[in-house]
Amino acid sequence: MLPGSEEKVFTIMQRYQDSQLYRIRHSTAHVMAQAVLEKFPEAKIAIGPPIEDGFYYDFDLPRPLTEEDQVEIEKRMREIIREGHEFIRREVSAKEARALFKGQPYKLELIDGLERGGVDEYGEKTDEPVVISTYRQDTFEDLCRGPHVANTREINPDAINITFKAPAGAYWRGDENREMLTRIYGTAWQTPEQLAEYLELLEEAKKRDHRRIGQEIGLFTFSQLVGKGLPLWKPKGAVLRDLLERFLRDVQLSRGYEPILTPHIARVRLFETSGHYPYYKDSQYSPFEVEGELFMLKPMNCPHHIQIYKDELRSYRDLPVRYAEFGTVYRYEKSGELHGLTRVRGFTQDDAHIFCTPEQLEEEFLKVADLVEFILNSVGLTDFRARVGIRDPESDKYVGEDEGWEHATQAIIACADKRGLDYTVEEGEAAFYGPKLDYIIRDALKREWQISTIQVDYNLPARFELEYVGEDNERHRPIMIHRALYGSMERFVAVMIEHFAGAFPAWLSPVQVVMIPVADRHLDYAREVAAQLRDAGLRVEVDDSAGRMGGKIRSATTQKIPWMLIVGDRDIEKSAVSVRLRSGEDLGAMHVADFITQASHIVETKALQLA
RNA sequence: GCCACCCUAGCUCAAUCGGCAGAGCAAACGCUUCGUAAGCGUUAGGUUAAGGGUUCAACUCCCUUGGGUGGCUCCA
Repeated sequence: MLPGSEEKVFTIMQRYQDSQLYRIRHSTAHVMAQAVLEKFPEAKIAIGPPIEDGFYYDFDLPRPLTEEDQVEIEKRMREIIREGHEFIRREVSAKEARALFKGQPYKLELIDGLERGGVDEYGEKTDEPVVISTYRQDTFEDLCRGPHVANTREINPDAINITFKAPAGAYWRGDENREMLTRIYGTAWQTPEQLAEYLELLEEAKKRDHRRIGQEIGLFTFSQLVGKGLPLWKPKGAVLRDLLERFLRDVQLSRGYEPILTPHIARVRLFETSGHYPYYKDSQYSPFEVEGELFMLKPMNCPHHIQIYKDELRSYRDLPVRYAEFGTVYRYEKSGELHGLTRVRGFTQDDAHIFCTPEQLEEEFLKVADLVEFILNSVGLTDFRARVGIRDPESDKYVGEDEGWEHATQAIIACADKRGLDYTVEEGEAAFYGPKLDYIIRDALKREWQISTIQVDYNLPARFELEYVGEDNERHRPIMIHRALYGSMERFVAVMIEHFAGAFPAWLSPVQVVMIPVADRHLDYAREVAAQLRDAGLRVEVDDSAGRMGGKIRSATTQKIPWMLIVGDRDIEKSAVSVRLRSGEDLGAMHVADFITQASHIVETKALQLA
């Protein structure tokens, strides 16, 4: 049932695991563990695998780790590496292993697992019979499957770093009910240049952090009094969000969607019927009582939308029905999980639900996929891949009959194939009511963000007993497609900020043009031109502050305003403006009318470039 | 929620060992009127997140609470 793309992911992982870089990182993790144990002989060691971009090792340490400790450990690691120790593998019996790791409770637990079989030293399931092996370099011997480099000399001591990231807490075996260990992250590369490049990328990501840029250009803020995870949109942020919403609203209208509006709360019974309440109780806010009846904040919009569908008897001639709403939902996220605009407690989804017949399913799904790709391309997120999320066969957090799941999964895969999408299939990524197709974009720094989602649902129509009257005059059950393109407006804006580093395409810039007079006597002309631009539909501000021209240019540049129009005597004479872009490019003087034509064209075509 | 760290003016940050809370930007006011990334000056701005404790003395040490950061867990 799984198509070839799963194999593709597997091969990428396999290629990494077979690589020299993987062995270097795995070996550096061992070297780090040795250095840590030398410093803290009473430390307990857990596991230390390579990860994307580096490695980590988890320890149970006698005290919190300081920056100085990290510097010291890193220094010692370089010494160990330079000493040129061989990595020596040996296979041991469970009994020998237990003797070897006496006093290391985490290792002993791992050995138990290995002996029982079926689980490797990282707790991952494996079908192969497990051989217990160890690797030793210098004084340090670790329970490990490998592979490693032959000698520490293969590690470049100037291409490793463990101080770039603060030590972090991590649960033993990823279980929040178990011990909290100290995780030290490290990164290791083959050359110092690669390390420098990686560290620069982290710097760049920091500079693009939407929380920082959002503050700098005045898009949003948070208030202690309002509460954590509840963003407040300032005027410029609200303009940006409104532009995105308006664009999508217009496109949806032209593609047969009908806008609806629903309230933010509902009776708990609604979510008991939908199945949200029992399944996701932990991530919902406590119900509150109103006149003896329990209500709650809505964690999803679908049940509300379904009630509108149910308000009328539907004929097959009415279908598909496509209801769209920018619906605000509230979900309880643990305080430590909150993060800027990307993880919040109240957010607005560009939600829509399509009710269709089984015969219409494929066509409707493909139409949504087309819409998704049109929107992503329009906003400049042109690098994306897709993921088919299916049930985790081990988990019981799903509702409904196998048959519906099977149909839905097959329909999604058929559509993805038909569209020629580059996709992977991943278990456990389904919604609780159905499988889905997610679009994952890659931003300017090649980081991935899950944005759009299309979900096929046989379950909620059954739970709510949805019907339509078919050609045969019999009652039939419609299928629902849930979809969101931006996903959540909050998260989407965050992604846009980081992707464009705050320098949005002109059509999305909260302020598109700033008028900068050379001297105060040019202010009247600046205001006149501003009025003309405003009439032409451009968002323009006049910088009438006390500073000098240079300062105003600097200020507009840091605010990432696309066009600066500098006006002085020379421009007034010719009814012109001198155009400077936020990139610093000087386009020289042009007639006001010409600027309006050019700028309007760039805005209307949603061009990514300003010239 | 858990582990670690942090919170000083609107913003970004100083303040040696526990000994008089300070700067830049922004703001207000004044001077300057200037052609492509910061003109000059003056003023104002603080219960050092809040509360408690130790001390002759707390921004500094301890505790509680709130908020933030990096991770973990979670993310329908």
